[in-house]
Amino acid sequence: MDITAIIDSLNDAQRQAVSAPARAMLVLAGAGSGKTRVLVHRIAWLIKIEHIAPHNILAVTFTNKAAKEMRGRVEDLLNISARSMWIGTFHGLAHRFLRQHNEEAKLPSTFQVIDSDDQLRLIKRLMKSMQIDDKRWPAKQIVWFINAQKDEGRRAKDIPETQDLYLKVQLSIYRAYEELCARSGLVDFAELLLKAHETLRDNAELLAFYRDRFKQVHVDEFQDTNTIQYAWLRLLTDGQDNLFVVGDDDQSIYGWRGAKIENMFNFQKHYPNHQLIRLEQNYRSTGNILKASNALIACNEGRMGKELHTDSGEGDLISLYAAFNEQDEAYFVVERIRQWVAEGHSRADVAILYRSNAQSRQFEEKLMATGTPYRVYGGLRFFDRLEIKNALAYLYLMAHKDNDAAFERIINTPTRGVGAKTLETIRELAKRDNLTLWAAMVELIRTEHFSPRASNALKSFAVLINKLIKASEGLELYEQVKLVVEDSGLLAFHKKEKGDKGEARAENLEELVNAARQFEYDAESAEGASELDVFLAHAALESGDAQGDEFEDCVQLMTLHSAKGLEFPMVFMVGLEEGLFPSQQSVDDPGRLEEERRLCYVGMTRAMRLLYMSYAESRRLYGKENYPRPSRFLKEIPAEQLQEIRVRANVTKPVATVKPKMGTVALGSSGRYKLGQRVRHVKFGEGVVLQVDGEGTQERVQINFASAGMKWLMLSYAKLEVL
DNA sequence: TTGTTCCAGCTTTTT
DNA sequence: GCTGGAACAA
Repeated sequence: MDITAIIDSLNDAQRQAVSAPARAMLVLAGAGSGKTRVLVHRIAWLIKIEHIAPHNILAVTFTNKAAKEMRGRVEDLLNISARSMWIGTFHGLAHRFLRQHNEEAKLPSTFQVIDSDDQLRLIKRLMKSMQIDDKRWPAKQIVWFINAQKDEGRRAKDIPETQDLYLKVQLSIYRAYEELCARSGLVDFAELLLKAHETLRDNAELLAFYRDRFKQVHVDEFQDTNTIQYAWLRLLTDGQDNLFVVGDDDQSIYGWRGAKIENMFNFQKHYPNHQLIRLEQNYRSTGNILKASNALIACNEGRMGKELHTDSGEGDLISLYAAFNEQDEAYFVVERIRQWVAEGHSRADVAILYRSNAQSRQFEEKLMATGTPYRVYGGLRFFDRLEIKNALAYLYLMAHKDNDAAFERIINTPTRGVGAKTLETIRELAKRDNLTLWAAMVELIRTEHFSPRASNALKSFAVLINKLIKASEGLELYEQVKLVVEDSGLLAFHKKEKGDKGEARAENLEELVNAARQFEYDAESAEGASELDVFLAHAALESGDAQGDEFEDCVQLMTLHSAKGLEFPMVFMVGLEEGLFPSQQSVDDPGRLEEERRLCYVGMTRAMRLLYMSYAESRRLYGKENYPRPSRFLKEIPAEQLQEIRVRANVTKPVATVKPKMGTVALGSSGRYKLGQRVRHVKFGEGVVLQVDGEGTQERVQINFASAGMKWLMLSYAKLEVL
């Protein structure tokens, strides 16, 4: 292969990054500027031009999807197998590393990865046994605390003792949780990273080996790394200047879960020989969309600085729609989509983006009513589903009878007459004699501790598990799964649940058998773990893409967060209202407000050709009617890039006649009454301005009065007092 | 063991 | 105002 295939298709900045002699590199890659492309081509360059062996290359991403895509694209470009290359998520790679070096990491070879759901259950149980009131210390907050500590690289012993009762209790649970996990060989997500870091740090030989092995380390979405992830990267590359990172400070939207945007600044300090390259040419959006996005993000302070530009034309203006209420907003959006589809476009090219999941319902209802296929992203993933977790728990327990979490999950699922009392007795004995729950149960059966009824229930459970173990010997993985699903009674149990729910669950169980059949066991990278174990770890680490009709032409609904990295010809950003977006919890904190602004920037830059933004003048939220002001972000977009769309609203039945108007955000001509303005009327009392219409003496306002309800008033007659 | 009722909580999400 | 979980009664 010659050099041209690798760099010909690139622009100057991209080419510079790909072929740079420098090993420490910070690529500031704007939205739609070909970020993944640079990474893929850089790796290809190293392999083909600099003759670095694939297995000397490490590339880290955040999601399995991104990892898969990168591997695929490298393979396509070079027409080689990239199997020996370490490409994966931080968690996936840490897991692989710990499997391989479980002794150095002081982990049992059978250690198991638990997901956040298991973690929460575990902590709830632990707190109960410690007799800590979960009203005062909600388990969720404890989990949050522990994970936040781990993300910062702190063990319980690293946190100084305090007098603060609140911290004290949290700390004591953290300590107990660490012990429990160590004893039962459980590793949560944050632990994977922390443990991998510690093992590498405290093991000179291991560290030297990997530092030598990875000639070049690449990181995607660098702005999303947290403290421990960056620390791990530094261990591998410090002093060697071989860290190549790609990121965009303007798209950092995960600060709330520990991502440190500062890592981008720290990188510049820690790798003084680095080269900085900006990718500012955008290949996605039209000029107007970019101008608007640039102006919006410019309102943030402390940016690394970057301005996107494009060669494609100006394109359409951004359309702004002021909806009467959330119903009207949904109606407008769905009507627009129908027009779009009627013009022969595809539904899959349209995305509706919202700030919070709860907003999806309005749109779903309207889409459903018009028979428009749609797909909602987010929500429960395949391996997170209750019935799937139940089935997996059977498999866990069969393979590892000491797995207490699995035991608890299925001891009475399907119900077999083991009540809370019985379980409590088992727990007590287990705790007293330091036994696993399984062993405690066996002991209690043996000593005939229980009433015949409870005893029989337990016996039938023990027999079932043992029978399943026997029967699954020598079977293929998918046959084992099939056996468990059917013979555990789970399938029958879920099938008889009423409604569609039961049916869906039964289907999912069958799908699990399918997933097992399609699962590819790679004995080489399994580091000695059995196929079942690898499958179970896979289920924890890779929650499975949201299921759905991938092949049907569907409108896409998702949160702004999950839209990152995607692009659509037509985008609707909805609910641009103060208190919703930016969210109420963010408005008082400048840092968090900036993150909201970045989120808005992410949303806008998803749009290729058409961008619609909308807000509702009235919105029902938590059962109360709200009259929010339009989002401040709308005011930060230059008026020249906006066109307002007003549907002549007849409250009962909006008719879609469009009257574009340049550069205004729904203000009356006098400018005296803003939407959401509180006013007082002599007769009707207090109310809120919802709409302003007409000009001069004809100017009238629609007001929602607290006591008198909705009224249209002529301004020249009504005596209104601005509050 | 199951069904009912009451009550808090209510951004964003990956692994 | 809706939902999920926990507490309680049958």
